[in-house]
Amino acid sequence: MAVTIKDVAKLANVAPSTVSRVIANSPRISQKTKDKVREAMEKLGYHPNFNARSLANKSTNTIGIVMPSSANKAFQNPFFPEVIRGISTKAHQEGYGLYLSTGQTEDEIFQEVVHMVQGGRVDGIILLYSRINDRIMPYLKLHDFPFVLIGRPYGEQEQEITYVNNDNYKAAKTVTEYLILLGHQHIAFIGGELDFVVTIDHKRGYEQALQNANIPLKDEYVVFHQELQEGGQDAIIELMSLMQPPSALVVSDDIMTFGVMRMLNEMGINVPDDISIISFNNVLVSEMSSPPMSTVDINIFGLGFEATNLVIEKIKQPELEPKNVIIPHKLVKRQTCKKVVYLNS
Amino acid sequence: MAVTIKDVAKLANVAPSTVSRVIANSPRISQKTKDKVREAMEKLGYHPNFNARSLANKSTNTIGIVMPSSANKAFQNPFFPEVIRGISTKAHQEGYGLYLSTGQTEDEIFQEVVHMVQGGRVDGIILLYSRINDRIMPYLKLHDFPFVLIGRPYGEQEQEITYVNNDNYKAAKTVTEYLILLGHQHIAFIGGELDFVVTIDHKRGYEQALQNANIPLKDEYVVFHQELQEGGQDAIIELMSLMQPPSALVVSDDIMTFGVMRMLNEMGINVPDDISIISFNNVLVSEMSSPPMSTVDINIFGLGFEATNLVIEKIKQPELEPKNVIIPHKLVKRQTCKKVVYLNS
DNA sequence: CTGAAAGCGCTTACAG
DNA sequence: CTGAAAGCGCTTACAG
Repeated sequence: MAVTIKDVAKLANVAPSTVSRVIANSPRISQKTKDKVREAMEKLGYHPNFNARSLANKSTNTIGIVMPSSANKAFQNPFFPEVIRGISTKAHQEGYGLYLSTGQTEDEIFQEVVHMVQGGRVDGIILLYSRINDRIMPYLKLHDFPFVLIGRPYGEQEQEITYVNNDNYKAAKTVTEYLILLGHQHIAFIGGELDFVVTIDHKRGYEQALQNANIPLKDEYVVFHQELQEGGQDAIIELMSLMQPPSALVVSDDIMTFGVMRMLNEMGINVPDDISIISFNNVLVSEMSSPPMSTVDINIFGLGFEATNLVIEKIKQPELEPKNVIIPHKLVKRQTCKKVVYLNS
Repeated sequence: MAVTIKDVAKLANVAPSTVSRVIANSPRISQKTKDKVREAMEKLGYHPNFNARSLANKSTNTIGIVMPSSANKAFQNPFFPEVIRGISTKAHQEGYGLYLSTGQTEDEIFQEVVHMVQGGRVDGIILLYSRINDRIMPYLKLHDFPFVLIGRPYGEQEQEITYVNNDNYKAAKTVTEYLILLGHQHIAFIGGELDFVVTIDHKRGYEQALQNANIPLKDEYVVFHQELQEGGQDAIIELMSLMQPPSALVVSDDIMTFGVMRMLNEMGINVPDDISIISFNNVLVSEMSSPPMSTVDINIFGLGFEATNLVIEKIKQPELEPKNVIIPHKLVKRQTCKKVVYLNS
């Protein structure tokens, strides 16, 4: 029913193999034949069958995107659409299609990855997150399958894996130092889920800055919650209930910060007069908080774009050594940070 | 290199066709043989090749998602991740995969659709938007390809197309009536881009409500901008510059409303004391505006979920008559609407 | 209940 | 520069 290479061949009076070569624009075919074949293709409205090509070629020209759980609330974090926007842009430039994971649980997602890899459904994979004790990365390594991680791999394997990341440690250290320079002594850290590597890196940076400034670390100033508004709300309730509530916050994620600020507002605590906040990601809506939040722009689009660049490279040249790319971040100062004034100073 | 059906057949001492039948769990195969074959599959770590299956089956078990332009700024509207979350959930339940369009321009997207359809890359398509004079829908109809539209088809063809939509006309009418009941006489409408059908429906509902209340329509009270913060900002500047600025706004999209509110804030105009606002969509961050915005919840997740349900139905039973599903909306009252008090009343 | 064979629509050495 | 043939890894009438 659908028109195939054979139909074209018949009409153009050549062999099917010749049509195939014309499609591939082989230099070994004469211009005259090419013209003739192309005309026939045009006339019949021929379009190559993707599955047949993939089967013969053993390649699909598509990239699999693995999300923590697209059906989960976490997908609502604007980080994901933005990183996909970056991936999409580069993929489209290079003629690659995008296949999306849909699993909800860790196990379902793992099974999907197996399907993608062993079923030959995609040529390469981009992992949109990095968590500790993840089964997927070891699996992909074992099968020598081209993949790129967005984030930092956890553990000793760091050099063996191609990844794109920000210097989250340094970013967290810098913003904490910034708060210290503003005079803050009681700085708390609100992290995302603790099994995300980015959370760990933020925490380390935060702690290092305090240590360097000889500010004692306090366990109760370090809390972890889900990267959602609810998480932020829970976190700030916890912190403001302390005997000595913090005067400044480092928050791992902008959406959490929304939750934090909302709750603070309900409590009648003013930002930045009573408490300073600095956050991470600079998602599109960040500047819409009131007051607009200061946050670290991690160039989410760039993370996706560069990751795609790297998988495609890896797909085309599997022997390539692993590469690590660090996307620069920058502090976007808005209106949630203020110099602290101690009344008794 | 990869283990195939033949390897399994050899190990299990059966014919490849038998292995194939075991995979399909055909009732015509004895339990004993099934066990034997499954054991062999297990032992070899067999995994069916997706492309070979698709080629033989002429079906891919994947759904194509067509976005206005994933690489465009518009994708940053939280509507899209949320609708994809709905699609993803249902697709996963039914064992379908997701393939994403990546084109930027209308032309590129059209070409991608042709690839998906003629290349046999997907079994069905979900269109995430409905605009007038769209080439894609006629193309899909022409090829009798299973697809579902999220939104309302424009023009006479309404009955011939399967779609999922809200009653946007009614919703807009209701919220306008609500503002009228609050005493507002100067109500403006900020719509999205005018070639989106939803914009047209909103506008009609808005106008109808005014007419019913004998409030004269004013052209200068109806403006259209892109569904982004910038659009909202431009719109409100336009409206507040009028001789008689509005005392209430109906805004097509929450993200625009963020832009509107931000600009209003800069102008020192208070919401809701000086101006009331009611918006559409209720995306996740909507309640994070200050004050939290009143908006119409259109159940974005449900739109995606139901659309997926319908495409899969259509894929399985192509002869099915077109269906239209209306997802109920509901007004979420928060704090951007207030009864107007005319000083000279 | 199972097997041999043809076919899905391409690609690509191999010959010429 | 072009063709005939085998092959990619499945599925599915057709026989038995």
